Order: sequence, then C-alpha cells, then structure tokens
Amino acid sequence: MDEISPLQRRADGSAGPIRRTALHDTLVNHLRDMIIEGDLEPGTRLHEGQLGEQLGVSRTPLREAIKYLASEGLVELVPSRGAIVKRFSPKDIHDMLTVLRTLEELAGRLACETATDAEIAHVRELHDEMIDRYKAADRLQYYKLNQDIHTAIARLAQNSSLIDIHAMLQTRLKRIRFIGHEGPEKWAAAIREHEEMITALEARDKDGLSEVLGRHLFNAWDRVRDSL
Amino acid sequence: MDEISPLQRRADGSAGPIRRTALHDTLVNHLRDMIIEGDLEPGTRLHEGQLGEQLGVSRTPLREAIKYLASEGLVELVPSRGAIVKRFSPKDIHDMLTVLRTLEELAGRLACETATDAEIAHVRELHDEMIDRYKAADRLQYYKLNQDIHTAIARLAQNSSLIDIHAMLQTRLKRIRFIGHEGPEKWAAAIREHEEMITALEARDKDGLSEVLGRHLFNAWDRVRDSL
DNA sequence: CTTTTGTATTCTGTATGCAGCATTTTTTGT
DNA sequence: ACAAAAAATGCTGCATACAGAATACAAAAG
Repeated sequence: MDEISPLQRRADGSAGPIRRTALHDTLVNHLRDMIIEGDLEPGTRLHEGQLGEQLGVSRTPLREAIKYLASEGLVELVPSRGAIVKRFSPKDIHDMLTVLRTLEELAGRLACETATDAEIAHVRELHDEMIDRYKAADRLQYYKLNQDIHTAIARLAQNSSLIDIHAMLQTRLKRIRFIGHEGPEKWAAAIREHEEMITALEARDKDGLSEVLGRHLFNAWDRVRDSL
Repeated sequence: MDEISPLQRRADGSAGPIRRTALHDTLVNHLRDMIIEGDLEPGTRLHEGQLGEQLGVSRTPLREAIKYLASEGLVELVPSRGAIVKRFSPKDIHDMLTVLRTLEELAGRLACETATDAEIAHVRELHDEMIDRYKAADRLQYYKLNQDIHTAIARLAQNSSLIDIHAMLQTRLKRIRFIGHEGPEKWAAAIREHEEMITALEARDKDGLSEVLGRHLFNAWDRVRDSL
C-alpha cells in the first residue's frame, strides 16, 4: 500500500484554525473511504501505530474512529488483536442486497406518496445528468450519480430510519460496486431500468416504481455475482 | 440518578483476573442497558469523568464505547460538548416501526422457505412459554419472550444483514416498548396475533405469516402512540 | 436593574506512557 | 536435526496527563 494523504492538519507551519469539522468525523470518513476505495483490503489489520503515523494522528482518536466503524460493520474487532477490515462473502452481499431491495421497494412506495413535485424534479435532474455521463462513458461519475439517485429516492420517503439504514447498506456495498464493472449490454439494461424508474416516479406510480426498484437491485446481484 | 452498579472490576482489593470478556463489549452492553432501561434518560449528557468514575473505568475505553453507541444511533455526538442520549420523536418511532414492519414481513416470507422443522419447533416452545407468562400476567418475562420470538423469526430467515438491522431496530425501540404498557384488551389482541403467527409459521404460509407480522407491528404503533 | 465583558472553572479532545497478551525467534534437550 | 520450551519483541488495551474550547460566574458599565 502506497502513499496515503495525511489529514488536513498543519500541512504547513501556519496553524490557522483550518479544521472546521471535528477530527473524529474527518477520521471516520477518511478511514471509510480508504476501505471503500480499496486502500485497505479486506482482511487487512488496522495497525494503530503505523496508521496513526500515516494520518498524522495519535492512537486515541484513531481507536475511537475504528470503534465507530466497527459498529457500522466495516471493520471487525478481534479482542487483543485489534481491528481488521471486514471480508464479505458472496452470501453476505446477497443478503445485503435482499434487504436493500426490500427497503428500496418501501422507499419507492412512500416516495410516490410524500414527495413534492420539486423534489421529483430534482431527481429528474440527477437522472438526466447521469444519462449524460453514461453517453460519455464516464463510469466513475455515472456510478456516483447512480448512487445519488438511489439515495435521493430514499430521502423522498421522508423516513429517517429508512434513510439511515439505506445509507449504511449503500456504504457497505459501495466497495463491491467499485469492482462490479458490468459489460455494455448490462449497463444499457441498467439504464433502461433507470428510465422506467424516473417515469414511474413522475407518474407517482407506487407499484410501478417499487417493482422496477426491486428488479433493478435483483439484476444488480446478477451483475456482480461473477466477480465475487 | 441513583446508585449504578460498577462493572466487575476490583470491587475489593483483590485484583484477581476476573475479566474474561473484553472491557469494550462489557461497557457497550452496560451503557446500552442503562439507556434502554431509562437510567440515562433522553437528553442526558454522558459526563465522561463522572460516568467513568461510577463504572470504575477510565475515560479512554468509555469514550470508545460511546462512539460505538453513537454509530448505533443510541447517542448523539455534539462537537466539543460530548454525547447526549438521543431523543426520539413520535415520528422517529413511527419511521422505525415502518422499516421494522417491512423487514419482519420479509423475514416471515424467508423464514417459511428456509427454516428447518426443528427451528420452527423452537419458536413454538418460545411461544408456548410466552403464553404461560401471559396467563401468569408476568409482563416483564412476557416482553422478553415476545422480543425473543421476533428475533428468532428474523434469525430463521438466515440473512445476516436482516438479523443485524432487525436487532438494531429492536434495540432502539426497546426503550419505547418499556413504556408502552397496553391495557388488557390490547394485550389479548397481541396474543391472538401471536397465535396466528405461530400457526402460519408451522404451516409455512409465507403470505399469512408476513401479513400477520406486519399487522402486529402496525398495531404496536397504536399501542404506544398514546404514551408518546 | 439589565446588559455586557472579563475571568475562572469544568469538560472535552488529543497525546503519551505503561502493563499485559500474542506471536515469533532463539535456545536447549533429546 | 527436530521438537519443545523459554525469552524477546511488538502490539493492543487501559490509564493518565495536558491543552483547548465552552460555559458559568462575577464584576463593571449603561
């Protein structure tokens, strides 16, 4: 594992009060990103001394961040042996997708009931932009907007618990989705599903939206199952 | 706030290596219980020095446990002001119950497919014992077995993600359920629903089990909404 | 009497130090 | 030469110490 960017702390001598957000949050987000983006592969031990030095933080706040991530399910705590990056089996992923599917179906139904027209219009904007990124074959931005759309739909449901859990599952699966690079035809199929989604949402077609969201995630499993 | 039992650490002078489980887990569970059972009411600040002294632990592991619970959603971290016990609004509870309902419906369907006869028989045992506790008007044990049954059904689904999230929501709602003491007639209705449940499960009636589980939780909302 | 400002105290946030457990390496006996 | 035991090393777990921020209090001005 190569160079890892230290957190934004006194990069230079000037000690201006740069840090606006609490260090804890910064650390959590940073570690989460490192795990999602593969800087820390599954099974890797989180070496407190070493990792702390790389990030320019002492062990105490680092340990606190690790405990936080442990509760999120991204790392596993082994007594007297520290923490390791959690490894997900294909079944684990399938399980998560099953739950996520159910939650998105729920979100879709609720969204059709509670969303305002303006909110739906915003999702439409995200959708159109995603289509642009698709046409430009910009996979990274496509993925990002894809996630944003699903997150946005979850938010439309106006259910905080649903939003939280949905976000948690998305985070856990993000690492997987980074890997699953489907071929052009499957990608096109995913796009068609998204077209159906936005159509159903704008029509406030509860059952239609719920159905396509479920189907979309079911197909997502097909797309990643090979590259397990 | 009155006497709080210190963790099992050198209560006397003898320093025998009593502690078998990691302190972190012990602390997390202890704090969780304190929150659920109302020793720490919503809005209470978790005073690190004071709380640590009460429990006989230094601030470091205590802070780690608090961060863990923050990720679980039981406490809220306020920058530079520590942690406070999270306060749930009626809408929050309704939101949680909505999600929980969807998850239990899913669990019911999956359980009918994947559970072994032995596992179902075990749930039946729990059920019968719960009925006994009901007839004995033993509310505490009734509640405990009630939760156990719902947890058991979630486990039958053999979906680790579902089990985890279900457990998390149950934990968050446990504090609420402690309050919601319904009257005799509503209690009897809940019992009838449970009878339906076990019948549907033994018949492996997916739709039936799913339906009654959903209805049961919907009614649960009715039972607690008054004592918000 | 109210408001504002300066000071003191208290608590959080971070760093460091020490003890115990795990693991690895070395040594010793067969 | 191989196995088992013992020592040594490295890391985690916990406690303590220090610095900075927030709040509470007090004094002074309007």
